[in-house]
Amino acid sequence: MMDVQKQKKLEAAGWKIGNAEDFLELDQVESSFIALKIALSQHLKTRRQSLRLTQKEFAGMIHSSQSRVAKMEAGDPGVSLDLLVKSLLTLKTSKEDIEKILP
Amino acid sequence: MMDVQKQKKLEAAGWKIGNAEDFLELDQVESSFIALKIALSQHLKTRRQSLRLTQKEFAGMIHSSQSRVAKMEAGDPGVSLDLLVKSLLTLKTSKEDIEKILP
DNA sequence: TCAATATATATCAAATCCGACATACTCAAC
DNA sequence: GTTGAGTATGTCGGATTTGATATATATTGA
Repeated sequence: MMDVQKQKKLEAAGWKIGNAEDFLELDQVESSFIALKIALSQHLKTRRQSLRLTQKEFAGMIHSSQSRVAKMEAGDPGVSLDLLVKSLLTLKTSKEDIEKILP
Repeated sequence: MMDVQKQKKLEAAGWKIGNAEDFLELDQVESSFIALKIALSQHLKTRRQSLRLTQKEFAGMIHSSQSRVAKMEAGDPGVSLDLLVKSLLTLKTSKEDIEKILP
């Protein structure tokens, strides 16, 4: 395991083999992930408002509650990406829109 | 609530007001969501293989287990979008790649 | 100012997702 | 056909996320 060819593949993908602590990479993944969720939540709020829906009305559309919608839009860490994406799909956010959102 | 202006906004977004059962829309969201997860899981498998990583090795990189990686790649419904996206970020999947993946 | 409406925040039990483990299946290499 | 590495599948207790509820804090319009 971990032969030279594999090392080269991973290095090509941006990994430093053997000399970088992986928790640093984890932090990188974690912060990218948080940035993604924030971007999606901001777009969600903007889109809901442009449709002139209240949080309560939108909550009904996704069979959730007003408080959870508020948490979504606030970027609350206790909200899953699943719920955010399902919400955007419910508001028929287009693939093109999503591509513009990605940080 | 539900004034004419709001109806027009929702209709512009693809919603039929008052005559479509919302569970039909939910099914649409749900199936789109599943399609998205499947697409991501397939890409994850392809990318891991191209890096010549075993499921066990990759599991170590994301501090998870071989069985969970197998479930991710199999499109198991009990795997969250969060875990899938974090996995792709760990493998440094680019924004451009993600845009190509989106169904 | 003052209601009414909208949004934010806190809490909770139930549902879902997690890593871990055990074990079974697949398939090369020998 | 045996062995061993890689992958798939099932289960489980613990952790996280859920919708719901209550309540506090804006925000809006008369």
